[in-house]
Amino acid sequence: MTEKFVTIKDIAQKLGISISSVSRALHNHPSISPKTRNKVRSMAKQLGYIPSSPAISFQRGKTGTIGVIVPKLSEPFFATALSAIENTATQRNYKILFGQSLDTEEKEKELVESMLHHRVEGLLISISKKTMDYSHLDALKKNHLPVVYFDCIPHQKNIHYVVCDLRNGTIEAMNYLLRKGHRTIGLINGPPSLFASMEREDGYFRALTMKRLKIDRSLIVSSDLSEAGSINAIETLLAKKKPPTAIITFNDFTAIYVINHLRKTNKYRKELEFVSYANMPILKFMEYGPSASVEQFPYRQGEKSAEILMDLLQQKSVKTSELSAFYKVYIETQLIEKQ
Amino acid sequence: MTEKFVTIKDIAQKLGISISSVSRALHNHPSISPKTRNKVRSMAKQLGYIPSSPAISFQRGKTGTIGVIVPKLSEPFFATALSAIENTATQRNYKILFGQSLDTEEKEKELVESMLHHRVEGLLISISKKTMDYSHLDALKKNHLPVVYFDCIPHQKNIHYVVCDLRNGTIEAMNYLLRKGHRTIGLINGPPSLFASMEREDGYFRALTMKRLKIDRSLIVSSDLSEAGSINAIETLLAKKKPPTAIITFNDFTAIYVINHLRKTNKYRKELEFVSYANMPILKFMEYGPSASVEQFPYRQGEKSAEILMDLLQQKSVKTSELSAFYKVYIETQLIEKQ
DNA sequence: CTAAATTAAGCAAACGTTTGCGTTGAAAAA
DNA sequence: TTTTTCAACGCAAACGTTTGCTTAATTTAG
Repeated sequence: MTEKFVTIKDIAQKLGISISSVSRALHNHPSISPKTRNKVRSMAKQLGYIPSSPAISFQRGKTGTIGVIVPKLSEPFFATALSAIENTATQRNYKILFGQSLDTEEKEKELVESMLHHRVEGLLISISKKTMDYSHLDALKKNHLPVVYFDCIPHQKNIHYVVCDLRNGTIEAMNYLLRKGHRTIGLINGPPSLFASMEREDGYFRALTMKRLKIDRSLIVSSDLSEAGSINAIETLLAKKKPPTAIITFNDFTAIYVINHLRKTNKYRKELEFVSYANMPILKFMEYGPSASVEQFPYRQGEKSAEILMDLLQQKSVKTSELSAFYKVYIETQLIEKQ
Repeated sequence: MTEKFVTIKDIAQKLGISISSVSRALHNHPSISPKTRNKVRSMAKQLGYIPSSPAISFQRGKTGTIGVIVPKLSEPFFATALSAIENTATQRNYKILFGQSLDTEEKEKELVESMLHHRVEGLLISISKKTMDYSHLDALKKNHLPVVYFDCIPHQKNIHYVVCDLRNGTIEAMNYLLRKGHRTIGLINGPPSLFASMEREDGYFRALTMKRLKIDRSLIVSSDLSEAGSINAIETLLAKKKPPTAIITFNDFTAIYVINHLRKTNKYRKELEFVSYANMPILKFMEYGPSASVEQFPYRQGEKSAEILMDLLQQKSVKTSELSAFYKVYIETQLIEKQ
């Protein structure tokens, strides 16, 4: 019936010494004699003492936890990123309080608030695609809570963030296709509101501009990233008088949806080449898939954001306080060609 | 410079009332007049008051958090399960403290200890494949902490757990192959120490026994689940004088590794049929893959374990205390055939 | 008009730990 | 011997909140 947890008070009582001595003994404080220290330690073990983090957090005003908010953990990108974050944070003795916004602004707000309640010392957020109102994020600034955004970042100045350099990644993808002789390249992009879509589009234009090729805006179509939406997009592209000979798709799944659709409707041609983003490990085992994919290194992104947050936390405790600058990290992508 | 958080004490001072009145006002306690309640509420809003969960947790002895420990979040199964757990827990106003053991016993022990420190009210664990010593898990019992194991469960009596009914799933898979006329069926299993391996083997035997077919133990080979290990396994099977005409593999990736290898070495034959486990969504887009896969419903597993834990927490607070029984839930699998 | 009941609020303890400062006794210095 | 130092430990406050009990003021009953 160990219904209640053992406290240092219990230890002190058993040993007939003060609780402060117990506390100090457990922390190897110099002003405690080795003899009592050992007595305390063995008694603590014997009674099964487990320090109470809530009490310690409360008394020291530090919880030793950071919050992580992502849209959906079932997306492999976020799973891998969170995995990296947990590894990094654990190394520095921070614990992770985790929540997913399910891509809704409402849940995101609730989560932010809840994290604030829990007094996380810092926050790592990949914001919901539907978040338009940033008031809950501003609240974080008011409370001087270090926040690092990653992957999906708000459209704001003066924030720390880690993102993939999708613009360069797209340029790389374009150059790959251009090198292979393609001159009419389609882009099945995501929802226009997404930062990630804008970056892709930007890279797309830049690549063409750099090669002094002319730009046909109708070669860019937007998909909601569902299977049906992707099929719509490809049909639009192929219905053009001069259809593309190569297509860049928003992610691996889009490419696969599209290719599968073409094969089922007998419109598949080997010459139509695809390049996508994400580079899922299984890709290299697929007979009909994109011929290259832009690796975004989700692990590195998670790791880097966590490291930055750890830095900020340290700075804060060292009281360098006044914001030196804002971290704006672009993780370089890598175009992975099949085989 | 809101360097410090606003407390109810600050509100009380500003309003010239006692902190207890502020506390009660914020909780709609009946013995506070509507007038002061409103004054308190608006002052709280004005000052940007954010209740301190650490303080509340400390004072009430309840943290409102549950711990979740999984081997590796980058495995899609666990990512989906954790996603479900978070959804379920959030609905009941519990927060998630998350950690991964990376399949090492040492980290698992550290995590359990850390969760204990943090006074999580309950724990959801999928144990590391390398965990042999259960002393840290026994410690949880001593502290009367409700624990629900899922997927990877320790070999112990008197625990709550949720697992996939892999035995029946395997029987289903076997029947599928037997119906299609196969009589020599191989099984590329995982490490023998795994509960999941034992269940598969058991189902394999049962299916044959039920049909009164004779058993050839050499048709079962074990793989470490790496690509190389899987290739080894298939070579062993195919080197037999009477090689199998169908093979069940531990998971989708094993099947894909193997099929890929056969194709590259020109040993691939269409007649050699594969059935695997996990049913990754991308499977249905693969030209060369298993013809069926055992869906394990990771979301349901996570959800169910979380629900059980919530039940246990409620029981505990209602003081039904004395363990009524142990939850032993088997989630039924479903054989998903391609197309 | 007094006594009892009710309303609205305040006081203070408790939760477990840390930590600055004070106290004691003994050893070292004078 | 007296004073000083120092080692070893205790006291008590503080962290933010909740809550049982008390108190004061007001209303109602008798």
